[in-house]
Amino acid sequence: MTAQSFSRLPGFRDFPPEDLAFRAHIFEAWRTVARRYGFQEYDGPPLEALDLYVEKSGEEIVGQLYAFTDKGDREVALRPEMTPSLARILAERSRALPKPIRWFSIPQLFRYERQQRGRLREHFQWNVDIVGEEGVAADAEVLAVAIDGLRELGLGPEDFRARVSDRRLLSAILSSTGVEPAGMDDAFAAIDKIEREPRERVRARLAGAGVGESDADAVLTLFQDGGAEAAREAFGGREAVDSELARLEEYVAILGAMGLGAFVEVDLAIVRGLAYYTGIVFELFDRLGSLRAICGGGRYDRLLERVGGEALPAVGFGMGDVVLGELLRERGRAPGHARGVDDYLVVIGEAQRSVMLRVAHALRSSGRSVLYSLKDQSVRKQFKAAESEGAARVLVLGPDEAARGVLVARDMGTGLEEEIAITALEAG
RNA sequence: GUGGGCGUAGCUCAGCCGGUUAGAGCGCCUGACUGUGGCUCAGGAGGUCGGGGGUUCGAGUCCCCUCGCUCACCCCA
Repeated sequence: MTAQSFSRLPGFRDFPPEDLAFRAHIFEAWRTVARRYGFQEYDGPPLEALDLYVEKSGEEIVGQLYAFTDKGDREVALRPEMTPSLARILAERSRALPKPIRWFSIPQLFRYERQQRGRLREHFQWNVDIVGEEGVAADAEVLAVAIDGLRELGLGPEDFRARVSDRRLLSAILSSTGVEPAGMDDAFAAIDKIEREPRERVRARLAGAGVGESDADAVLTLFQDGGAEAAREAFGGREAVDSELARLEEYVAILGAMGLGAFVEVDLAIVRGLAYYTGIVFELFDRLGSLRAICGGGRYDRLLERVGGEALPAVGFGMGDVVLGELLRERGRAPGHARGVDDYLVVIGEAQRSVMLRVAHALRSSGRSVLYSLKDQSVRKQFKAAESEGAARVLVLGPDEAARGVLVARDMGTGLEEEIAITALEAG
């Protein structure tokens, strides 16, 4: 049991160099795209007051918090998502910031739940938010960032798609069928389950939420394969529905104008589990549908004021590294781990070591990565080490070379050798 | 939280009906080989067979418990 007690905690990952390189590759794409869209990076503490999440994130998240009481008797939780922290941070300083605020972050998030494919107890999530702009152009901008993040990693419309909807449109449709505001959450929950539960069961749930008998079938059909046109056919002309529909269509049109139309489809069954969403919501899925959602987001116009800040509209998304990593590996988009140094210095005879160290340090000072054997080894051994370290070039310093003030430089790719003056190397 | 499958070397795995000292390939280390890497050859290290208990003359193998991994459910960052 001794050895076991030092193993990794379930649901947590180690990142040996190859895995860290893969993670860094993903982060780099995320940062590149976020900056391309003019977003600034921020971060916050991994531990927050428990209250920040209770009743603001939704039941599911609160039930799976990594929460405990700290030594100062504070109820705290490891952050399960970034948006509440963002809201808290902005509550303190948003008034002084020019709007709209474009911020992004790559926090490590935690949830206490049983792990399975694509779900661990810890993951890194790219969060991108626009705060202070209520227009649909901001919603489109945010989804464009998410799509471009995946494109930057080599994925195209054949690999993934964005399913978009709008809670305001859902509300308009549902209230036109008799659902009262009090029953709206139940109705959303029923629609959220439409792909996973039998039709009759969903129908019963909808009826329980207040959907009138005459509309039940139309609602079910619409949400099972419903796009914008189907919604207009079934519920167009009803007050409020038309204007909500027009906004969603404008949203899709903006993305089309950006050239991203191939990625986007309206799917009214997308609801999102989090309690704070108020408008357009979206999720990104792999085309084969074998993986979980890669990314989810939407508009949350009430959250900032609910944590005591300025009443600012906001829209954003979160994209986790776990499912995305699986998709990239599945599609052969994971880069090979290229290790290697620029130079490996070989000495023939320890008498040459001090000169070699001087050269090595000069090369390192000039920015090159340099390795050499830390102990006396045969030339063969040193070459083998150079090989396994992935050195691009080997510099050989033996008694002959030292006497003449030169080094033999061997290109490890071509095997070609030439002499270089030590003074030339030291000059950089 | 519920149910199924799987745990043998760092990795991938073999191990017959329960039978002597648990194996292979790859990787790692050493040597052949202190003036040149990839190849070859020889040798070596590395295992409480996930852990505990039980049955048995005898358990990697059978039984029970437990831990871990994994898939599905619940749910979904």
